[in-house]
Amino acid sequence: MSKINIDTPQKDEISPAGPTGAERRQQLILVAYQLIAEKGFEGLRTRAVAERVGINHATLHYHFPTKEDLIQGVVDYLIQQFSAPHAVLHPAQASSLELVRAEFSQINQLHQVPEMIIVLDELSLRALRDPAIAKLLNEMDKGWHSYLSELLRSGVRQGAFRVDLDVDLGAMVIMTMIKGIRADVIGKSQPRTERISALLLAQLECWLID
Amino acid sequence: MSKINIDTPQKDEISPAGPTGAERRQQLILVAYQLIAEKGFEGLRTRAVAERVGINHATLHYHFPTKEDLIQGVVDYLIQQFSAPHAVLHPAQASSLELVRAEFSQINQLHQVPEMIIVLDELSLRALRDPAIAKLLNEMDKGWHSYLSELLRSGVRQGAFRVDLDVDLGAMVIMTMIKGIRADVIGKSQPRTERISALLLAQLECWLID
Amino acid sequence: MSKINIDTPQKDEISPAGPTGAERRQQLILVAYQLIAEKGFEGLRTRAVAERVGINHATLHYHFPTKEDLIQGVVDYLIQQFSAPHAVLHPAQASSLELVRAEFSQINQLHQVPEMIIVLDELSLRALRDPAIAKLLNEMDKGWHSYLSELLRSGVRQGAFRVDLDVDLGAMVIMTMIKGIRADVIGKSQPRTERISALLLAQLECWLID
Amino acid sequence: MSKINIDTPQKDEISPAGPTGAERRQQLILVAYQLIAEKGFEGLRTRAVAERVGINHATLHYHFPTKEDLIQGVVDYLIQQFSAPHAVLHPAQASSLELVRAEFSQINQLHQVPEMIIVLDELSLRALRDPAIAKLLNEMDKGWHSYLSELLRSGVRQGAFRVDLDVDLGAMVIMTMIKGIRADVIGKSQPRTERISALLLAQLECWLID
DNA sequence: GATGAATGAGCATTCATTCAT
DNA sequence: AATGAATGAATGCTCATTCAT
Repeated sequence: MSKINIDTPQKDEISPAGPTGAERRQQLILVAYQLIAEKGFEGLRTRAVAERVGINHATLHYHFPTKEDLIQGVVDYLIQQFSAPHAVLHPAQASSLELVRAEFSQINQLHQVPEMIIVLDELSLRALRDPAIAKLLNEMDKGWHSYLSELLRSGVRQGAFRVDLDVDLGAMVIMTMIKGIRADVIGKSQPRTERISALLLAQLECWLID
Repeated sequence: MSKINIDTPQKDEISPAGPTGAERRQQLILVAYQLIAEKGFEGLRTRAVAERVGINHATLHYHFPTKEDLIQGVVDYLIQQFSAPHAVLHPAQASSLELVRAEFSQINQLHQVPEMIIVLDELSLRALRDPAIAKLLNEMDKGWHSYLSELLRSGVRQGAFRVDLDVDLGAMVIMTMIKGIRADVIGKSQPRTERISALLLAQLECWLID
Repeated sequence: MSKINIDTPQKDEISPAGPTGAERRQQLILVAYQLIAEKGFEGLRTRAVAERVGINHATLHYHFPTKEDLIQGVVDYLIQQFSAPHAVLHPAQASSLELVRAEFSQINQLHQVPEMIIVLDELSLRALRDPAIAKLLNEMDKGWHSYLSELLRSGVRQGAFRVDLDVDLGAMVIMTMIKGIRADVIGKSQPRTERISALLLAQLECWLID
Repeated sequence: MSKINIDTPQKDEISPAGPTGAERRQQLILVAYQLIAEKGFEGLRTRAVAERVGINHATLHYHFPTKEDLIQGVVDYLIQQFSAPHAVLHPAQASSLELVRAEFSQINQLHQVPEMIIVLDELSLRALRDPAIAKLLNEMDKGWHSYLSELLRSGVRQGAFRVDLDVDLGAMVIMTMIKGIRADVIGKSQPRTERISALLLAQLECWLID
């Protein structure tokens, strides 16, 4: 008890009454995120979000003036989630080939937490009608492509891949493969996914190397 | 009483006299299909469907008692659309390899009419919450898988593919590849799609043959 | 087959295709009557009437231009039903006291066919808002009152009842008693109704005689 | 901070500031009650209730999620109204005979406010199709019967009524009489009702005493 | 920050009625 | 007489948003 807690709940000790504004916002975003995964954008209700968080639905509009604002928060959160993995393994700490393989193995994690794919799919459809979301998803894809092509380029420099490798095309193919696998993750068994994933990776490596 | 031809088609040319019941139903399904592609299930309004067809929205409920019934009509239509291509080229009329390549080339057609992919994506998300749709999509996938594995098996018999080919895995990989390509068709240039498509096909053929 | 049928279906032989207009009208009235008893005026649907009769709902409007017309037919039918019993026993054929007792015993028949009471109750409530129905029900009550007061008057003449009997009041009291019993017929046991009925009749006779 | 009285009642007199939630609920129930009396359940519209109260019809659904909930409120209110009179005169404060007579005299009050009977009649018809309402009305009748039979029993003990009185049958007969009178209250003159009522009461008393 | 009450625009659905055939 | 198709006016209900407290 005497030990001072340096965690984020520090503020909670000053005002134990409730979470701070930023925390409440994050709480609402997380619940909205889950609800979108459960019911889709079609079934997302601001009232349901507020209720699950335990506040009045009018209060939600204090934190997020409009439903769109809340959705924007979810989008930001999702993009951050998708960008995170690439920050874990730095090119310096692993070989290019290992990093390519890591791309494919990430999908196995999605088997446990499929919400991410579901919400991303929902978002992809939204992007067709909402240019703002289209732009964000495009940037996300561009970032991913940059990362991958840089990875391949570095692999070429290291001699891991063949010298005449088209890194741009390679990055695109990797992305296409993973998107294809993602499209078949939900509702299917993990071994099945891994078999397909392994075969695609094998074909890719074959093409990367010679 | 005299031998005058009073067939209905004759009338149709002179005075349209309104479509038949089945025609109106098809009309409504097509408009609903387009509207889903435009606005998503989220934005599908029976009033909008009726308006675009040019009838009172109450009349729509004469043909389709509930919105779900209309959606079911759209689902049936879509499934029929997706099943049609495989009926065109029969295994007897083309080599196994050509048929595999045909699978990939079909995607280029989707560039012109992307509605099919959009509605299919919408449906895939719906399937997460609607078991009836999930079942239909699953059956569609199963049919596709059967067709492909049979194709590969026949190719093995013909000596086009290597003898120890895992036709089940092969079919799954083809499907995953195409799903991946599909996921990137909308909003992207056709040449880009073709480059990726060609590369994946090349890798696949490499694996199929030796 | 050679024997000519002189029954009402005579017409049916000429046009065996279906019932005559009057028959169809009567058919529709009977079904509407049953449906009102089942679902109330609130739940009466012209479509349901037509469907149960086995014709298209548009055809119903050929026989009864509006729903109100159909209801009017039901009202007429009900009034006729309620007026019928009094025509069976003629004053000449039975003593006044027997005829009074007959009034009470009619209720037992309603236990078997409670539709009549239900529809009458529905109609009574309708009468509050529909002057036309109010007028008809009023006339029905007036006819009943006339019949009863004439009955009592005749009983006084015959020496069956006391000379200073207020026949007008007597008729009203009989009607009130029977309406009270009617109000408790539905859903209750017949013996229970008979006990109450017998007691009220006994009290009435006591008052009629001395 | 100074000792200024800022109680809400003060404000209510100056600026009504809108009714409390419970008040608004009661307001809606009363208006619905009146509207049912005017137009019947058949003609009850949530929009009309809201409009007469002076609120948006969506607000009505804030207080009563469904129309059924509102109707339930009306039913509760009506039952409470019908149960109230018996709580006024306690057996200890009046003789048994006076209490029996009080039952009959209550009807005269209904002449001024016939809504109660109308809504009760509407409810009785609803009870035929709605078991929940049937149950409530049955309980109401049972309570009434209990009260009356206890009343008669007490009268027998006091020597006011004859010793061999069937209190159960007596209670049923009183109820039947009053239901009969009720059935004829609406649209008829009060003197007329009183004449019938007095005669029935006289016959009843005659039976109760010897 | 939070809440109860209110609002307007909209939604799928119902239903009596009409009309050309 | 009968029917399929169509229509307009409702009807109960939903939901994001607003606002005074």
